Amino acid sequence: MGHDAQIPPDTPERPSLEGLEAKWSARWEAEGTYSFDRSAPKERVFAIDTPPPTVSGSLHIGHVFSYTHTDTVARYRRMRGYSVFYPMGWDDNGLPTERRVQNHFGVRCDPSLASDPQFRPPEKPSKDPVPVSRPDFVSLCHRLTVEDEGAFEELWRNLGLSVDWSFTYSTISPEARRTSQRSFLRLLAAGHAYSAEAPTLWDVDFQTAVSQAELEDRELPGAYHRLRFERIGTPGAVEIETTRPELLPACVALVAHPEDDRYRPLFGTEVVTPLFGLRVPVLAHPLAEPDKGSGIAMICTFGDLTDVTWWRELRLPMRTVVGRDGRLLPVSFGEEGFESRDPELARSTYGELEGRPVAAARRRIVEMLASGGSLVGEPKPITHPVKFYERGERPLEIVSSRQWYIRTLPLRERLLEAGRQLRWHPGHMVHRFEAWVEGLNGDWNVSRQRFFGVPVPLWYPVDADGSVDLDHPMVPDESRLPVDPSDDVPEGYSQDQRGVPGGFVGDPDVMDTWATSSLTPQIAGRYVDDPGLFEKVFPMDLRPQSHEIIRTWLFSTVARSELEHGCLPFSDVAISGWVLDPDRKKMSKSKGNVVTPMALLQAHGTDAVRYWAARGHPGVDTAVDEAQMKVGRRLATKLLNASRFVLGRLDGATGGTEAITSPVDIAMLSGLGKVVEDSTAAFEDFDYARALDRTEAFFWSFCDDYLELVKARSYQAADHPGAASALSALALALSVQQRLFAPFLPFVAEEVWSWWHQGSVHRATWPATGELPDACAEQGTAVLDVTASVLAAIRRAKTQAQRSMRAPVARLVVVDSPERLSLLAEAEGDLREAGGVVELLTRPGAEPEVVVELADDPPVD
RNA sequence: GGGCGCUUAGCUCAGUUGGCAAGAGCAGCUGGCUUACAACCAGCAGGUCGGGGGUUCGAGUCCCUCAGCGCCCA
Repeated sequence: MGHDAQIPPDTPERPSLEGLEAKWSARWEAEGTYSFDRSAPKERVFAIDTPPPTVSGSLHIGHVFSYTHTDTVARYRRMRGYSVFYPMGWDDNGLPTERRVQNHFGVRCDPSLASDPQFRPPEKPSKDPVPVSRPDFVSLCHRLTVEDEGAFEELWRNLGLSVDWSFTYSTISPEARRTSQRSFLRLLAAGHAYSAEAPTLWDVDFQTAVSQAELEDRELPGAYHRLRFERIGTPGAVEIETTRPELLPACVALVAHPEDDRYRPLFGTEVVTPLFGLRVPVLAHPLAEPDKGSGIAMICTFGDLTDVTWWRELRLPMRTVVGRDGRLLPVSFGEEGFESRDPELARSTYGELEGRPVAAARRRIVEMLASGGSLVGEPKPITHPVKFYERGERPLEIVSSRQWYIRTLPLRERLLEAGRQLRWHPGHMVHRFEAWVEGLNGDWNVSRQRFFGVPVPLWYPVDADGSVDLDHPMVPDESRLPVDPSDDVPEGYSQDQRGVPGGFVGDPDVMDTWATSSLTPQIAGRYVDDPGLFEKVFPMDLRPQSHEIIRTWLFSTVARSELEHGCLPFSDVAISGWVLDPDRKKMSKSKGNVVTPMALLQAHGTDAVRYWAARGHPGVDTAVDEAQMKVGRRLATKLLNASRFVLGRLDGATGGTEAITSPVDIAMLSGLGKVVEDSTAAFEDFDYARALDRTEAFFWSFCDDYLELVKARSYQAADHPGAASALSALALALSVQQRLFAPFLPFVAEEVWSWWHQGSVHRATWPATGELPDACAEQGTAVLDVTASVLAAIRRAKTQAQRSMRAPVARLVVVDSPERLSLLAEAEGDLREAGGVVELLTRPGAEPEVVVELADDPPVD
């Protein structure tokens, strides 16, 4: 690669870790050390689909952890000669940003308002949010994301991530909007996207639809209420149990299991809902659970997802009572759809409920049921899982609404196959993907009734009678993208036709955040704007991400790539674990145990924090551990000092591998060769932690044993063959180890490399066993193993005698097998020097033994 | 309810296809200023590898089972 050129060593007197971050960050930026070379042939490109962090979220140590993992791999690949495409992205589109803007400025978006050119946000956010128009709100979102992105970039630069900052993207940028809208329009044209009026998961606070992927179950207290339904045409009653009695006015049927003998005679008959007097049928469906409650349930439109299934499969009518704000809607009992046997009672009862939030309506209706005698016994308290939007605060409702969908359900088999073709690190994470795909129960709802996002790029004609024709959307030409249908006008129309009969209306919705971030390979690779670049980087090589977004980001990226390109978007997925707080608890804002990274980076140094992060194996949750950071800092210091020592011994050029003749030197390099092989294999498998472990273990024994053994020899005259061998071996071993550490400790590795090389260590060639003397392979490490064990015995004796390591050994007797003694003989000179051995006796024997006789104490003066 | 993972020294963790009389670092204890490093070095001590059963000449490593913890899905 031509970046390894050696120069005469120049080591500082007192090397230090202080200031290395600032010094080298600036140098790397100035010299374009990490710039992506797009002229490289495709097969030499290594492309990373970097996770764009949510910039409105907080910076926390988890970012440092997982991004360090990716960075070590990126650095390794670069040293292997790949042109590494490592962009950074910001996920700034979507609800989290809206929320942050609302709180930060004290505003709320009111899309009915017109834009105010004089608008300025309040100086200080007040308790009552100021309503602002959609354009003004969106512009505040843009303004704040720019600030937030600056803070993130600052952190990443402090971390020494080797990204090429010239490829930074954001998910709300014009380029991202163009990419996202073009992809949507192409899916629409191909029939993979459609709109439909259907039951929709709805967050009543955010007033938007959400998708299955954004759901989570939360355990909540509730109660089974046993309600009595009178039968029609025959005396008697049926008792059902429900946790949502307030939905009684929305009841459309009762349902029991077809095999349930208790209810089989009732199938096909009718019952009457208490209080409201609605006639509803008793039906059979296998999803009814005989063991649950009384074994017969009421079906409402809609209490939960099972209601939706029943409603669809049993072709039931819709009785909507819950509105999009989570309150009970006005309903006229006695009229069509709500025919009642007792309209007076129904109306007066419902009058008590109308306008109330569901929770309040529930309390009220229970009172009325009890006094009306329809509540059997007392409600039985239970705890049960309730569906929430993952960012929401109240249980989701299911409302009927018109939404845009991407057809993912028919893709199930292809996605499962894609999951099998992906290489997962660690492998067992594939199960999460499969469980998710197998559990899909509907197409992907991609429209959101929000403001800061990529607009759905469509308009609809308005008929002469003023009604909107949703079935014939008008699409923009791709050359116009990105468009905002609430500002822009469809082709052939003028602005004054907006909203008038014979004119048009824009689709008011934006797309789901994931509908855009599922296109990160296309956005980062500039699919739309720079097809030549995209051709070079796509499909990408690595998708690093955390496990909680397998069902969202990973799933959706694979699905979009399958639909758009018919291939995998990347070949390998590396799943990082979570960072736990120092007590091994999951970090969360609500617990207040979130650790922020800046203070740790400043206290311990970047290399030290990276060391801690890199020790976390792929997919394994890891606790914040400052003790490990201190170890990392010591390691960095050690590398500084060992480098200074070795380079201080070299004056002028060292010999090549042919000068390395001493068996001790060859044995050391043989061990290093094994480390190079292991470390390389580990990195090829994305196991950076194993690579670090091997390198670090070798380095400490290199310092403690090998350096001590050859120290004296290295001080001999340079033309002495023993000295020449030692110096050449030291130089080679140092070079290899500095490069092995470079992905983990980029700052100190660069510093020590710069003392004797032109060019960056991060552009140097990754070490290979071919650099080592040929003799390494056949000789092995045995000479050094035996010698180091005898040296350890000498040290033990000195320590036990409480003597200095310099204390001379008057006589050393080594009893061992003839084979081992002959290995020891190869290193005798080094051993004598390192141990201060005056007389060395060896004797073959079956029981190995080392006898150390120390010289007398020096006279005390 | 189904699935996945974890459980190895006081703490944090390595132990890749079964061969180990079980390793590292930290913390602890005892020593040592040794011309790279006292921001250092040397040494010591510490574990019936979660419990039980099985396969095998041999199991931390494979199989079964139980328990605890965590996560995913329903």
